[in-house]
Amino acid sequence: MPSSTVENYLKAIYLLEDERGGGAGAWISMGDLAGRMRVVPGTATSMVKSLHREKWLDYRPRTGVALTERGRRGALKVLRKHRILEMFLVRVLDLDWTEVHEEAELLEHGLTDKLVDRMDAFLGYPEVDPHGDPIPGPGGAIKERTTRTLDQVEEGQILEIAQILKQDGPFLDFLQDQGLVPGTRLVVRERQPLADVVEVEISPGENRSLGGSVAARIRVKPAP
Amino acid sequence: MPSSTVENYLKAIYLLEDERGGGAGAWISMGDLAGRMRVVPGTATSMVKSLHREKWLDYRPRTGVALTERGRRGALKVLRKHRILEMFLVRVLDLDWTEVHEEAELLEHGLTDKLVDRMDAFLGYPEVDPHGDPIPGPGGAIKERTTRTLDQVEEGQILEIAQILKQDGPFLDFLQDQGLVPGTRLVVRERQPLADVVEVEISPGENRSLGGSVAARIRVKPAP
DNA sequence: TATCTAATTTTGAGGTTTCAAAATACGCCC
DNA sequence: GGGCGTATTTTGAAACCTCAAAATTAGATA
Repeated sequence: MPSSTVENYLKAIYLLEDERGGGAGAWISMGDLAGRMRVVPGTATSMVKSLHREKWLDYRPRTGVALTERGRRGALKVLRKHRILEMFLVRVLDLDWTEVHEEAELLEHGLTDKLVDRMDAFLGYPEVDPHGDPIPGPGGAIKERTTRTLDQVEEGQILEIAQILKQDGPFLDFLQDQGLVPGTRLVVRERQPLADVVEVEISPGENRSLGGSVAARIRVKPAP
Repeated sequence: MPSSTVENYLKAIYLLEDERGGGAGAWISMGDLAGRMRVVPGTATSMVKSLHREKWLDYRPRTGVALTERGRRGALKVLRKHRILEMFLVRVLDLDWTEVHEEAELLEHGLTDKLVDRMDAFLGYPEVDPHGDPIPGPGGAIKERTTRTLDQVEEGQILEIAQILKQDGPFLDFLQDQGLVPGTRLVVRERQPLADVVEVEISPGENRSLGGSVAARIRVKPAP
């Protein structure tokens, strides 16, 4: 049984790999891992060595790490717990979608497999959590993404926000305040690559300007 | 913020004091504490010293420990989380009352105050958990017991099971199997102090014989 | 090629929680 | 009061996770 620290490292590495586009050759650097885990680099190195010993990941000194199949399964198990918890907190206890990430972070390590499965059934087997993140199945199966980030779509199409790729509370509060939440319909009105700005219309006459770094954290799909 | 280990020690000491009748002069011995925490005695001693340093408890070498007011508050906070979780798991996720203790044990340390309060409201502010244990209020207030243990009531009265003073899975399964669960009506038919046996009738003609140690773990109140 | 820089690894250390086993103290019995 | 048995405490060690700071390495620069 991995400790919660181990679970958190696996999760962090999985998500970093995922953000990198997931290609198999994507080694995660110690610096990035340490940054994500909020520890000093030396801590990441020594922790990674121990994770390597237990075969959670491959480790190439001075290059980085990549999860093994075992590590991937471990990460997906935690992610499943995390995302089902988020869904549960929003749907059952009526928490705001902007605040559930932190609560789920605390609870996920104490949740047994049996209990997640119950919650999953109770919720009717949702496919995504309140941020639009896909929920892995009991065996770790996870849906491939078909969405694109808001900085990569052409102008004119009618789109719907599918996923927010960031769990930062204040950032999510800001988005909610701007009316940019999962499910929101929008049209890209103007892209200004040189200014690194995208302008979207969320209702007739209501426009929002977003910088590239923000647009890259919003995934959209064609509106149904 | 106390670690989960600290929380578990506080809880164990509180419950041991409670079982002792709660008199202020009831010092808990290292042996009993170590037994309850399933650690060797030396571990209890060194842990207790550190809890003493942080003012969770009073410690008299070779005598034992007693919670300070601060320690008591800490213990009641955990107990509140534990018992509300149990209630929630039974009522919302339909787990069996005999199996929720272990799950709550794992989840309680990650539950924030905010979330317990939400769950409490969602449940309609229950006074007792599925085992009949009283649920401390947000400020730590806890109802005094008015019930008696089954080995101490006179024959003849119509009673109702109010509380089971043990969280052991197999034991609870046994009780459930015997039809002895919180809420069950019964009448004490015969007490045989010398044989250390109590005989109760749970429905016309349906009797159960219980040894003193088991009867002492079942609290009853007059049936309404 | 020599040097500089930035990232990484190593080293030494500390906090928390645990164990095994040796040392010590307490209360009881004679 | 001396000795005995049991409970408790002490000691030394280990696992896990972390930091600070020094040493090393790879790669870029000159």
